[in-house]
Formats: sequence, structure tokens, C-alpha cells
Amino acid sequence: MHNINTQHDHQHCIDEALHSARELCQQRQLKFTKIREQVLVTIWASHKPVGAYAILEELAKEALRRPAPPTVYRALDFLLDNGLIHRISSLNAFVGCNEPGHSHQGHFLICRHCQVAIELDTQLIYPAISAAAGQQSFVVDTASLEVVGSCAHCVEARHHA
Amino acid sequence: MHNINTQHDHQHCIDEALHSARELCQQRQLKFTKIREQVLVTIWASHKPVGAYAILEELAKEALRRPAPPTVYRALDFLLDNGLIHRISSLNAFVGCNEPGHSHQGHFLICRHCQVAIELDTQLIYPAISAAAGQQSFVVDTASLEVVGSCAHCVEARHHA
DNA sequence: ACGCTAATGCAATATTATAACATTATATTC
DNA sequence: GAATATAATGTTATAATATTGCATTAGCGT
Repeated sequence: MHNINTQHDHQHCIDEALHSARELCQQRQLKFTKIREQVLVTIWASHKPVGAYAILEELAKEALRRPAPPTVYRALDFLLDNGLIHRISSLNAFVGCNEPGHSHQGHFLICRHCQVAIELDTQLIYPAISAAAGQQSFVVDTASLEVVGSCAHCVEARHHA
Repeated sequence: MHNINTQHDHQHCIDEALHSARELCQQRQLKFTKIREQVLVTIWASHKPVGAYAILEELAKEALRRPAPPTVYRALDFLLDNGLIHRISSLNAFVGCNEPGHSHQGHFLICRHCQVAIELDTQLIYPAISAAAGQQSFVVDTASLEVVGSCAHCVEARHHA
């Protein structure tokens, strides 16, 4: 298993995600509860997509009583609805969102070797999607792109292997 | 529920899909067995994504003994591997492929009202994907795009409602 | 017919997700 | 501060999707 580059300050990532989540919830008058926070932190603790039951395992470690699936799924729904995370449906898994608040777009490069999910700037792809949809008079609500392949790091590593 | 436009010759669709499947299998020296054919026909019998267990129900009608899930999933895997169908992972469902043989790309507009899945020409979006991946030195294996919204027909229908 | 391989049959089970209803916490109003 | 409304969470059960492992059968070349 390969890591993201090492100078990546991971705790900073989590803190930032938490901060913007709190801010967004305050603005929208939503409750950023303990569970929602735990789930968000668990997701951000990796740059890899995390499954619902893996999150559940994490929660189980911190709680006295093991939470049931709906507890996790409800928190995930909340985070999804508010654009704080994305669902990678080809993996049945979830990742943090870089630009919280916009729940309708998620464009990812997913490495099949190290599972890192790199979120693309929507601007890179959306114009093409919008044009294609327009040709068909199709009105877009959400657009999710999941590109699977090999990230630069893993290409490099395997090249030398 | 809305239909695709009425002058659409649906049986023709199915026949054509069957014909190219047979051709492709002959070329590749693969066996286009009864089950694989039944599954492909079931999928093409709708322009809507069809779930594995819905396919299983169809097979059950035609067979004496109800097939088990692996029967369907194996046929689906075969069809996927050979680019005869696509998997729409946000729906856990499958649709026929317009350009059989290229298993690595599937770009769809999916109507949330009538469930029609319109497959886009890869050329419309792939250049943008390729450019974005290139920026990150990411090597693309597969790219799946799932756009959810309202098709022209349903927009029209709801506008008048 | 014999043996090889691919395909299918079959039973069990894993994984992901939701439904339905009870309980608890939080906020608001009186 | 008690009454009550609402949102969040707890709890049990179950639905929906998918896979594993092993037995059997069919097709093919010799």
C-alpha cells in the first residue's frame, strides 16, 4: 500500500474539513452532532473512499455500545445532502468533498492500486457534460464521474518494479 | 411512466444487439450461450437500466427451475468484460452498450422520472477526462459518467402538468 | 470413449442498505 | 420551569445486492 506524498499535512486536512463543516452548519442552521462529526472525521482520516461498515467499525471503537447501521447511514445522508462528502458508487464508499456545499457534482480519479481518490475541479469536465446534455435537451441535476486507473505515484512505483 | 419515442423500433434494437454480440463472440472465439443471450435480451428489452435480480426474475419465467444469483452475475460479468453491456453503478443496474466491444467507457444521461438511460458518444466527454487525468499524470483504465436529471420528454411533460 | 476446459447448478453466506417503531435530546413557547 | 413540538438517535429486523466454494454438466480435441 502506498501513501499520499509525505509532506501532506493530514491532520490539517481533517481540521479544515471540520472547520468548514461547522461553518456551513451554522450558516444553514443545521446541527453538526457528535455522530456526524465522528463520521466526517473518519472519512477524512483517509484520502481513500471508506465503506459505511468500515465507518461503523470506527464508531464502534469510540462508543460504549456498538452503533447500528442506520446510525451511520443517517449521518452519511446528512453529510451527502449538505455536500460535505461524496459517494463513490462504483465502490459503495464515501470520501470527503474538497468544495463543501455543492452536493451535485463529484468527479474523481481513483487509483486501482493505492485506492487514492483525487477529486477533480468540476470546471475541467462540467462544460463538456453540460454541452452533451444540452444537445439532448437534458436538464442536469447531478453528474458523477468515476475514472479508474493508476495514479502517478503507482505508475512510477510499478515501472521500477 | 413515459416511453421512448414511439417510432422507435424496439425489436430491431434487440435484434441488432444480438447480432453484434454473436459476431463479436465469433471473432473472439467466445461462447454466446443460451443464458448469456437471455440476459442480453432481457437487458435490451428495456432502455432502462435493469437490476440483476430483475433479470433473474425474467430468466425464472423461461426456465423450469429458477436460476440462482451466480448464474445471472456470471452472465453479466461476461457481457461486461466484452463490452456488450454497461453497469450503472449508482443504480446497481445494467444497460446495453451501443458500441459493443469497448468495455472501458460508459457515459450516461439518466432520467430520474422515466429512468431512460441515454448513452453519450464517448468523444463528447473523453477528451476532457483525458486532459484532466493527464494533468495529474494519471493513467486512465475506465471512465464512467452518470448524469442524473430530466430528459427532454419528461421536462416537456412536467412543464405542461 | 477419454480427458480437458469452460460453463452452469447449487447452497450458503457476505456485503450494503433500509424500514418501522421506540426513545432521547434539543429548542420553543407558554 | 413544565408542556410540547421537532429533530436526532437507538434498536430490531429485514431487504437488496453480490460473492464464495464446490459439485455437476456440456462441449471439444484427441
